[in-house]
Amino acid sequence: MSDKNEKKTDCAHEPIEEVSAKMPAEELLYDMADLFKIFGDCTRIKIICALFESELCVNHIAELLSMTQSAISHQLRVLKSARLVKVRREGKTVYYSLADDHIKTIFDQGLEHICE
Amino acid sequence: MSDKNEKKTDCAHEPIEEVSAKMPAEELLYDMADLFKIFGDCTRIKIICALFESELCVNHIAELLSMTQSAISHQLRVLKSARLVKVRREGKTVYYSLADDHIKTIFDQGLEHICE
DNA sequence: TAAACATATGAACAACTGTTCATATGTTTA
DNA sequence: TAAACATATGAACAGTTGTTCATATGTTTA
Repeated sequence: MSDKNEKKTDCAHEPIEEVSAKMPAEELLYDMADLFKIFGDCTRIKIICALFESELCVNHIAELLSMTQSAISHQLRVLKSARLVKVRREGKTVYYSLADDHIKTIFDQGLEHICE
Repeated sequence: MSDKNEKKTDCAHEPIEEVSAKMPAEELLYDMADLFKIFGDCTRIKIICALFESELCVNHIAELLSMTQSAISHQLRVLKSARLVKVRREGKTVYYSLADDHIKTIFDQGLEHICE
């Protein structure tokens, strides 16, 4: 018999064509990776974690994490461009807070996975 | 008055000492970042996503993602060392599958956040 | 045992990332 | 308006990361 869809290796699992058909769109998976990439840095995780408690201004986040104002500002920009934080200006100071509740859920899920 | 705990900037938010007290341990946050770092790569996300459907062998994952066997093997090692996948050998072929259900939950939360 | 097959791995390299430093922008106060 | 304060930003640099290439390890079959 000449099966054109024959696999190189003979594995006992579901045909890869079927798996392939069930995969989300390539672009969506890219966006997923990009989202998790944001959470994949300790400084940003700390910032997010701090913002769970309270809206904060840049200087205080820097003070809290014992880091440079510049470093924090750069990271806040990353978080902002990913729509994870929102900004509110009041005179000289700029207040940052979390954009929505999904962030907390994702954080908590990660936490649960770690603590097992 | 000489308030030793005075803040450099006078913001209207919760004192940073209180925020600081509520933060999880430094090490835990590092582990969190490390976990999300794994999800923060498109190749690994795709592998994880494929394994949602079925246990798979290395060659087929490579075929599915149109990538080198070597590249996939390297990434599987990363996933394995983070205990996200488990291994089962059967003769020549090695089958990979997801280690637990938390992975699916984290993935789905990310998906939800994206689709909004 | 030799050949074929399936996977793993080390070295190398390019691309990406996070911090620092210097400085710019924007706001308030004296 | 000048000075002080709060934040943002560009360039540079070191450290990290993902892929490739060549090759090694491990398993089965002829």
